[in-house]
Amino acid sequence: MPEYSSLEKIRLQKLDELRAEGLEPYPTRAARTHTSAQAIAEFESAEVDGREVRVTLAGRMRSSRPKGKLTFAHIEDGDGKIQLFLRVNEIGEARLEFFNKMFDLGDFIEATGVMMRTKAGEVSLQVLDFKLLAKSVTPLPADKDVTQADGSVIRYASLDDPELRARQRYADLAVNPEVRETFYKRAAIIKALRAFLDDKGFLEVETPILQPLYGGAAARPFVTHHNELEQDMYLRISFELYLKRLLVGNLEKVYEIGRDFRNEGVSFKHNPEFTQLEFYWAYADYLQVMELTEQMVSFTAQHVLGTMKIKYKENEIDLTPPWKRLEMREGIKQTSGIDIAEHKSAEELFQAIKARHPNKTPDPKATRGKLIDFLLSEFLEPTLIQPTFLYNYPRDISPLAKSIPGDALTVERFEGYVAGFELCNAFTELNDPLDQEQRFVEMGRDYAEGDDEKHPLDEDYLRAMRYGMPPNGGFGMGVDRLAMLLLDKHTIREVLLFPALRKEEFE
RNA sequence: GGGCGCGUAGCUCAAUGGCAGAGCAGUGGCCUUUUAAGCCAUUGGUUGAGAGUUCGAAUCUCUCCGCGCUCACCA
Repeated sequence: MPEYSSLEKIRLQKLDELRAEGLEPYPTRAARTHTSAQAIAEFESAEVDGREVRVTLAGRMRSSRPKGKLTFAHIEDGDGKIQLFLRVNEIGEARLEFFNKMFDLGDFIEATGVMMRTKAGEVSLQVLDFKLLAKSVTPLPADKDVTQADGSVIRYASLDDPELRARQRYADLAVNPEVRETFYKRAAIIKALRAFLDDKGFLEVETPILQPLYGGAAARPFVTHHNELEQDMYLRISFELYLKRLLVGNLEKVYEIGRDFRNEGVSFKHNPEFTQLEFYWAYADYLQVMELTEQMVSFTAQHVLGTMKIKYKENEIDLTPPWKRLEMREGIKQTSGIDIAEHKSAEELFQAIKARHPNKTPDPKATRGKLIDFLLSEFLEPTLIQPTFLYNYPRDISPLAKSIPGDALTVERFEGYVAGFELCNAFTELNDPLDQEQRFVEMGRDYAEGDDEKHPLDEDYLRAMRYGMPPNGGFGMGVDRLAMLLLDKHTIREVLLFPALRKEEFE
């Protein structure tokens, strides 16, 4: 049993009083005839010839201004707010007093009446009858904006503790309309991505989330257990290996939008479960994927925001294709002064970095791939504000990508960067089963050396590939990151309804 | 996991070793066209939890819990 606050006790008392009068505080059905926007639109067209517009509205009470024998109140529904106008003339003193006494901010109520316009000009509902639809026992965090004489707005008591907002997203949504807006737009983004890919002939598929082996990315997995099969299962860390099996099965263009799980740290851009988009496209290469990517992202921006020019933090960003293309080696050379091609071993590269940037030294035990990654994130990444495709990556950090013909050390891979962070990752997919097996073995060795985890070898994936996999381009993008970018949100929490938080203890 | 910071009324915040406060909301009252209105009165606290130092702790110390920032991890 919860410990009720004094405010809650008052509301519980009202619940008892309502029931004592034979009124049901949680009736089963509502009888709404119009939304607030519909009622206002209908009134505005009827107003011209003085027709009466009679409606029943339903919504949550957000404000109440009793003024003697009158009460003004606003209710909010899915379309917005609308004012209720209650007067003793229509409903009598007893009913008005009942309304003022028994109804609280946050209650869901229903009101029937005739649309009218107040002296101040606001289209309102002149209430003839009303009833409670659902009593709110816990007061919503009061959210009150007062506009000062100088035009500045003081916001009293809004809900803005980030923990409370995330933990009690229901209250956050109820009180902060801009949060609702964020999630409407997030849904629109995902819809636009689907529409784009469907239109290009991609087939949406669903592959296992519970997997006997995990793969397709380097991340620690969540482990669970299937009782009846008596085996451990993993929550997927990527879709890649399953989607590429489908290419073996002659499906030429497939995509999946779904949840990935990575048992890693949490940060402003990492949540343990996140939404991923991956597609695989037979007979295409990474250059074609690049073009499709810039089309898809700009299409989504245009669709959701009505423009390809967006703002992120202090930057104006133009997503209009074509995006800048920059060879990774060249970009690192320009920003760090180090040409990775001149330092072919980890040792040499480490010395070069140490010589050139003595106060920014990476881990001396890092592999060459990790050192390149260090240079990339330390020097190059922060400069990539306008959309940029970085392309041609070292083979040793890309075990699933295909080498450039004639250059065994470099693979056909690109990452899309916008606003200084990585948005997507794509490559011409490795489809040579023997080469793939070799890479898996190398990868297993890398992990065995230092890290607390080893990557399992996916024999079934290799078997699939041995049947023959068409050459293809593959793509992966964090949808939450895209949402952050398009909606100018600076933490992943702001675009997730229920971000991961530590378990809450209830008394 | 490491470092730094935060946790006070329903919400947002004051009080830095000396009587725990304000605004909003709540409660009671007045008000027939308000714009989350105004006026009068008023309730509300185990200061995240526990221990310690002190004549005295929201304040200083320690442990724990939760969150934030940051680093590490995350091809």
